[in-house]
Amino acid sequence: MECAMSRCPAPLILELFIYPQMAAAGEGGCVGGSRSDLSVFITTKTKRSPCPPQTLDAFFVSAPSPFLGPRSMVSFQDVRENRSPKSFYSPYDFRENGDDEWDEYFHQPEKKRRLSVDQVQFLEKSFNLENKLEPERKVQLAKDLGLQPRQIAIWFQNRRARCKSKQLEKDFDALQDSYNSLKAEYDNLLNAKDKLKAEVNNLTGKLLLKEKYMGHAAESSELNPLSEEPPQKPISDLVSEGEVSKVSIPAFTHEEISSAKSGTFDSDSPHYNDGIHSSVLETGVTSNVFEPEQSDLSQDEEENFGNSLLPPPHIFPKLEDIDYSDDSPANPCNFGFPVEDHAALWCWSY
DNA sequence: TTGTGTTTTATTGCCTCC
DNA sequence: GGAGGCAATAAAACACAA
Repeated sequence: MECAMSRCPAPLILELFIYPQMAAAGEGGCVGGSRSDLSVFITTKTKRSPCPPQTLDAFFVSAPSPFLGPRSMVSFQDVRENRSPKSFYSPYDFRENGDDEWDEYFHQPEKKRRLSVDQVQFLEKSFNLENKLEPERKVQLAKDLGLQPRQIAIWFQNRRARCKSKQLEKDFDALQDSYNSLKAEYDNLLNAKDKLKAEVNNLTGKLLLKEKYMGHAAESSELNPLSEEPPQKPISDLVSEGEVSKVSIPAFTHEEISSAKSGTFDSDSPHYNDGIHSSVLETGVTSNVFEPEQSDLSQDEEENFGNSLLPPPHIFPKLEDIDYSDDSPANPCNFGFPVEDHAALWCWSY
């Protein structure tokens, strides 16, 4: 381990040896340990002396010895018990005591020494009052605690750094909590949105089926004027009256769907013998609505198809993509498709 | 006892303010 | 240009498990 004083360039050491009495002449033997203080005694042009400040500070405080490194710390206990440290004395005193002491003090390993619990408590109290350190306060604290003013300054600096990082941790935690709650809220809204979207799609599918069904019913009644089927409400009315979900939906066989694929319904189908479907479902669409007898759909497609009664998603445009500025704006159910192309909706592109 | 992680003390370089 | 603050970092001191 390097000796504290050995870090000082020789000329500086010599200068320090010349001026120690000036340092001792400071008020109460303590003129503070700031870097500016050094400039009073040391003719150095650099802002920071290459000599460790703790070594230099030692000259400004009435410590037993400026050369003791860690020994220069006066215990807080000593201060409280009014055991005043010995007044400053120069390196020459060591010379007088012989080379052994000289060597001992100059080659003393420089060790950090933690402040005592009392010292730290005292500093904490002071820090809580004011976390910035004015020069006068620094000197006073140094006196009270028997430390170098620079040590006080360093302690406050490190304490401010700790305080700041703790505050950052707190802020981070608060932000994280805030983020988590917002995310949970967002997820809930997303779920609600998905449910609503599914509901809209479901109703849309029912509407289209109903429209298809009614179209064929009208065709049948034209062919069969004796039909006594009462006139149907327009779908738009059903929509506005909220009755869509109550609309009777015909169940189509897969063959019918297949024929729809090709653009024609088989009016000879047994389900259409009188223009009205023989098996009408009331509300709700079950998975057997499109019960295929022989499916050419993949299993997944069948499941999706059967469960939702909806054409595959790529058939229906997304609601937000629908262009209502169509030629027939009165009919919001065509979703931007030309009316004559409705049949094409059923042209699954498998 | 030793290795390892954390805390504390201290240094260094840069920056801002006066 | 000096004083002092701050961030980054080094290194000693300390705590603790294996």
